[in-house]
Amino acid sequence: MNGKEYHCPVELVIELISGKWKLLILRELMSGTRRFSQLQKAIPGITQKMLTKQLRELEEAGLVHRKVYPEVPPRVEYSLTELGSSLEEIFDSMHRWGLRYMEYRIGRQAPLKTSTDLDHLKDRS
Amino acid sequence: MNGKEYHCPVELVIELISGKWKLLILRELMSGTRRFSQLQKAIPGITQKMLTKQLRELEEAGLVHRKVYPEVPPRVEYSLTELGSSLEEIFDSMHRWGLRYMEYRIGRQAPLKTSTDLDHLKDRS
DNA sequence: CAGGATCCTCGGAGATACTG
DNA sequence: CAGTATCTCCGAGGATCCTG
Repeated sequence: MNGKEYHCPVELVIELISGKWKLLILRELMSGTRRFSQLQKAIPGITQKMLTKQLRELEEAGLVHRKVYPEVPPRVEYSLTELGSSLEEIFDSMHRWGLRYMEYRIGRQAPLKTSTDLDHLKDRS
Repeated sequence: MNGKEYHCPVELVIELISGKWKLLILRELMSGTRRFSQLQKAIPGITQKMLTKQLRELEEAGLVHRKVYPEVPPRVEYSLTELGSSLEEIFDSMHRWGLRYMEYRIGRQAPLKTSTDLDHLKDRS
């Protein structure tokens, strides 16, 4: 994310959001502010290390805001920045395309295993 | 690309286009049909192996069409399928977002190294 | 010309243990 | 609770050589 040279804005966008868990994290945060532990529960399979790392990258990218409450025990809340929220537009367009793609391919041959459990990304207006 | 389970269409789209060279290949093909060697020249730094591999994946994904001419010496032409062409819509939306993102960040602090030499992705039509 | 076949490197990502 | 700190593994990607 640092010191790299991007060929074009499209490549930049892909780098920003294509970490293995980033989409899931962003999706979760699009529903509202979440604590670290809430994210961990909401995203089965992710490790603490990975959640931390991906969140740091999203924060550095300016997509996610991190608020630390100086308490004991510690409390940290994550939320989307304006920039982060503005990604929905892209996600919508990708979501629409992806659905058309799946239909198209299923109509032919490709046995795409899909579980569209995250479809409500667009089912909310 | 095979045997994987996708959480949602958005993730699927990202997997389809996030190979290291896929964007560059797709961009090149959006300008028209290209031979293997033409692609290689148009994309500095890519190796034969990588070009072959990424093309095969794009072909398997149904985004790129591969036409072999039974001649000597061999000639193979690559072009976008309908599905491949339909990606432009997404690219446009990503391109717009990426530009806004860059402006926004440059206005603050982040020293993003960018060379928008591929900006004509949207400067067409 | 358009690849195929091999070997190798390097970093993303998992597992596990520890801490303010 | 919300993280670091290590160790390890695996596979994308690179380099190189070979061929119908």
